[in-house]
Amino acid sequence: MSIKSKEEVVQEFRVHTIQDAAMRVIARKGMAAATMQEIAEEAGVAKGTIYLYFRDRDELVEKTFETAITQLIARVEEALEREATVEQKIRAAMSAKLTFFRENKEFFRLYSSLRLPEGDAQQQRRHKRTCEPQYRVSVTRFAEILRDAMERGEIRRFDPYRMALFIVEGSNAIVVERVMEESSPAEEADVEFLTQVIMGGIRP
Amino acid sequence: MSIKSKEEVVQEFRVHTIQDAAMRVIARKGMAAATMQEIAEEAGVAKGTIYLYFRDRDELVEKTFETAITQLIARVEEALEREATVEQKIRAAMSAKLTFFRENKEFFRLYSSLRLPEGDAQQQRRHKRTCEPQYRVSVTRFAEILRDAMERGEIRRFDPYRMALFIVEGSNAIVVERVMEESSPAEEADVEFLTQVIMGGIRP
DNA sequence: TGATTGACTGACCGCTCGTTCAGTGAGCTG
DNA sequence: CAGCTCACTGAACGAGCGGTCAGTCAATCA
Repeated sequence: MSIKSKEEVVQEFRVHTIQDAAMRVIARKGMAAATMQEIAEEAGVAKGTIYLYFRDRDELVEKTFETAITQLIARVEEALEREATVEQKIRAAMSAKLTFFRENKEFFRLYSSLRLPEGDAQQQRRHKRTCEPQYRVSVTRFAEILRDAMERGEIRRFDPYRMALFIVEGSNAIVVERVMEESSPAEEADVEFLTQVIMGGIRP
Repeated sequence: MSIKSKEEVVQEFRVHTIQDAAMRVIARKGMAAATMQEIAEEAGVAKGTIYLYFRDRDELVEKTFETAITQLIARVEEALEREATVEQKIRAAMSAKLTFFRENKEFFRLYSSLRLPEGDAQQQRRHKRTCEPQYRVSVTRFAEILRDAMERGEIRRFDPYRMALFIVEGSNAIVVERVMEESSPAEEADVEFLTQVIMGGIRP
């Protein structure tokens, strides 16, 4: 509950502007082709200015990713806690995810790019310390929900982590489709589709 | 059934060697960080030699991808045709996929990297003409299987393409896990897991 | 066996990119 | 209002990339 100085506010605004620009450029060009020059132009600042707020390109990408995924995790977490049964939890989580990516279409490209590490051994180690854990956290959290439900006999017994992986990546595919399509079916329709398939499979 | 001249055999061998090297380097460093220099070293040839067999880097990547994914599609297709019921088809397809990626661990990185296009507009158009269709073909093919089964009342009615996407990407997640893990559960266990979840969902 | 070929090589080139830093000027200070 | 501060700028730099091509030499030819 601290009062922010004017400098801090300006600083936060700049950081946010630059991260936002980075996200849009990465969404447009892809991770590898997004240059500092273009990010700077998109943000309306000079290239050098970015280096006042971020040590290097990797840190900019990393922080941008963290800011966004933290929001995503928070939204899903909130949805999970709000509901009681597994089916309700899954429906709410799927809904939260689809809503988040509708409001943050640009984030998806970054989210996808960081799932597999790139570059030399050093970069891969850095990636392992920062981005990967965030992603794993969300899967692991989901796996916990499933494990609890299994113990309560609410759902069938499977390896909960594998189950979580399957569901998270499967629903990501639907998110990709929605981000790419120019017009998608109603959000509730896809939420219902995902919930039905996850819960009951394809058997009639 | 044509007889290959010695030159053709040598040519094919070189092409294969270089593609193989490209796949290994991409698996190690990732798509963006894989350089022509390193691919050349891995193949045991000079950098210039690669340009005798491939117009440029993009063509090398593209052809390497095509060679591998054609094999994957053929194997899955064979599995699909061999079986009669949807459940059998799915089990066989999953088994074929897991086996293929066990035998071609290095391919997975390339396979994942090419799903979302990179670079400027021109590169993205090129990507759309070559890699994406191959990927879509495999999903669409699977969607057809599902549509047929729906019409025969074998499975529930959903949007078949979305269903196919969900299953393909969900099972990809398991493949990633198996490629990354140093020791995975038996292949049949994961095949059974996938088949059960896809067919019956998680409800008890 | 001397001449010819052409697959192969790797030093080199042009270019792009991330990163730096001397310079600028708006705004605060005393 | 003179002087100072410091966030900001963008030209310049160096590293590293994809792509080129003059030169090499083993295999073939006549």
